Order: sequence, then C-alpha cells, then structure tokens
Amino acid sequence: MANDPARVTRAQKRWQTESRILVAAREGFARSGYERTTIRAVAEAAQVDPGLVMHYFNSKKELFLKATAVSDDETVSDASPDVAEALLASLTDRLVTEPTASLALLRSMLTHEEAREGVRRVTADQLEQISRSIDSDDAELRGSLLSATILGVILGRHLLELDGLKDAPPQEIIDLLRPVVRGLAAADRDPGNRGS
Amino acid sequence: MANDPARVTRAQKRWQTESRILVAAREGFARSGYERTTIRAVAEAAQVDPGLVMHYFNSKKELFLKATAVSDDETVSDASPDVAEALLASLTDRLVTEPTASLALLRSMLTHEEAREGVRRVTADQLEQISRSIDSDDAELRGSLLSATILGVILGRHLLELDGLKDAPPQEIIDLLRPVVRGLAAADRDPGNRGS
DNA sequence: CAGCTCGGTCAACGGCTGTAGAATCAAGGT
DNA sequence: ACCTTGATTCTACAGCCGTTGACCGAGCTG
Repeated sequence: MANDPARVTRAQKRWQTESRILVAAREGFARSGYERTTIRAVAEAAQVDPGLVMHYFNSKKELFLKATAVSDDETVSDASPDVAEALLASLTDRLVTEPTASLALLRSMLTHEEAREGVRRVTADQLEQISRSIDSDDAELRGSLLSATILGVILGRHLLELDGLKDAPPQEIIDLLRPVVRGLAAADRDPGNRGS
Repeated sequence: MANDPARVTRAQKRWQTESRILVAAREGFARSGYERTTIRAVAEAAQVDPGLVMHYFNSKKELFLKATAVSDDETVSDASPDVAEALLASLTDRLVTEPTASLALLRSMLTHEEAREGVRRVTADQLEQISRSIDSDDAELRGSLLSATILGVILGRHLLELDGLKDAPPQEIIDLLRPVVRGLAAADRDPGNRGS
C-alpha cells in the first residue's frame, strides 16, 4: 500500500517532537545559559510535557549535550593550504549565519563544566591544526592566541553586542582582521609550505 | 585607657565581617558564576549565617553588584600618548595579577544581564578612549575589535585555560600581541590588500 | 481481533533556593 | 544602673527545580 498522506508513522512523529525539543533547548541555552534554562520552559516552548523531555533525554545534562552537539562543519576544514585564510573563512561563516548553536555553548561555558569542555575541545581541534601548520616553537601560543582572538570577536559581536561590532558588515571585520590573523599565523618562514 | 588593644569596636567588627562576606562572594562568583553561587555557600565560606548576608546586602543581586564593583584601576589610564602601549600595559597587568574580581564579572556576564551590562560599561569606556585616539572613520570598529581581542585573550587564559596560553609568560604574549594591537590601533588609511 | 509497544500526559516528591521575621545577646551611650 | 542599638543567629515559608512513576490511548504485530 502506498502511504496515506495524512498518516504519520510513529517513528516520524517521534523524530518530529524530538527535534522540536532540541530546537527549543538550543534556543533556551543560547538565550539564557544552562542554569536559567529550565526543562519546564523547554517543554513549554516545544509544546510538550516536561516529563517527555526526561523520557527522551534522560537528564538535563544529556539534553544539553545533545542540543549543543558540535557538528563537524564547525571544525576548520583540514585540507586547506592556507591556515590564515581558512580561519578567516570560518570566521566569516560564523559572523553571518545564525549563531544559536554556538551561542548555546558559549553562553553556558562559563558556568557549566561540560560546556567549557565542549568549547575547549572545539578550540583545541582548531588549535592543533593551526599549531601544526605554524613552523615555530611558539606555535602553540600563536595558535591559542588566534583561537582566543576569534573567540573574543564572536563573543563581542553576538553576546556582548559591542557598539560598532554587532552591526558591522562581516567583510569589513574580516578585512581588518586579516593582517592580524596573518601576522599571528605567519611563522617567520616561507609561507605555503606543504609537506607530510 | 580608652583603647584596649584586644578590644575591637563594633564598627570594626562590622567592617571585618562585611568584607569577609564580600571576598567570599567574589570568589564564589568567580568560580561558579552568578546562579550557581548560593547565598548559603557564601555565608558558609565567610563563616556567617545566611541571614546576615541578607541583612547587610539586601538581596543577592545587590551583593553581586557590591562584590563585583569595578574599581577605577580597571580602566585604562587616560592621559597616555600611545593607546597601543597603554592597552598592552593594562593587559600585562591583567595577565599577571589575581584575576578573581574580573573573573567574577566575566563568568557571570553570559547569564546575568546586570553583569553583562557591567562588562559592557567597562569595555565601552575603554572603547571610547581608543576610538577617540584613532583617526579613522572605522575607529569604532577598530576599537571594538581591540576590546574583543583582549577579552578573548583573558578569557582564553583564565577561564578556558587554553593549552599554551594559560601558562605562557606574559611577556611572550605581549610581544606576540604587540603588532596586532599596533596594527588595529594604527589608522593607516589604506585598506589595501597586500599582494596575494 | 488480541496483545504488546511506545509516544505522550499527569500529579507528585524531595531538595534547594532567596528571603522574611522573630529571637538572642553583647556593646555602648545616658 | 537601665535601655537602646545593632550584630548575629534560628526557624520557617513559599516557590521553583530536576526527576520519577503511574497512567492513558493510539499505533504496530501476530
């Protein structure tokens, strides 16, 4: 038999409500942080009973982890010949697109240990790639400074909403940041060094 | 025999316990953020009854404001001829000294509206001075990028504790950051793209 | 059709929170 | 001396939190 259009299978409905909850949770965490986002509020926003949230995700912590699970597109693509440009491209992306997911992590990182670990993990990934491509003995420091700078920019724009930064066109930001990133990423060697 | 050395006047004792509470509160907010720091915990750390905390400071919010009150030494000295060096000097200071006070504000800023306002106020102060001394029409953006960068570095070091940043000697950080700060603070009119 | 599964609801519990107010007791002025 | 002031404590309340377990009813399977 063909599928009745009005008919939704159980699995479909499950998936729908589950992702509705996840979206609501992500928005909550992004707007209010971990502690202030209550399961009851998430449930209400998702038009579900609070008990159901617990039924699907077993605890608030698990809900948080699922809601803020870092998708792979967050990490810098590794096959880039130029770290600086790759970073800037990634930053451009993060300046333009809806920052809800990132915000959820960032806003919770200061109070919630797990969240901090999450941010640190993403950053560490980024950091390692940067360090590896910087051929210098202070590569690690340079890398972390790069990560910190980018973190600061995103925080200042989306969270602190600094005057002049929150509304600035991404391209302008990138242009100003390019020499900064290049300067930090440039080991005092020849650029474009590839190798195994 | 007006003054017995072993004798503490009432006002003295009051001041002592009050500042003991403030210290405990500051440490609590710095370590755990606003929501997670309970009045009971602060009271215990200060070896006082929770009720007393309420009696002195009238609410948790007031306690927070008093505990994180920004002292004037946080703001950049105004009469500096060189903004870049002034910023770097201020940053050096913040890299070396005990960051408890700053951390209390920073850690709470993401979840607590008042705290965010506090950070924004301090930053805005800094920003205005920077902007004024940069002679360019994108001065505001440059200024906020500077603030954001510094914010990111402090966050990355004290809060996120990024590898390679948390233990790095301040001088090394400053040296790496000097061209960055100079570059952003320098109003070279030409946005020109350095050759590809 | 019967029986099991499972999405979804409801009511409740125990714990923790900020806060209020009465009670206690030593200090200090008169 | 008395009586006031003020530092400090005790007890308690009301509300919100995460979490639980019983329950209902519609889909699925045999």
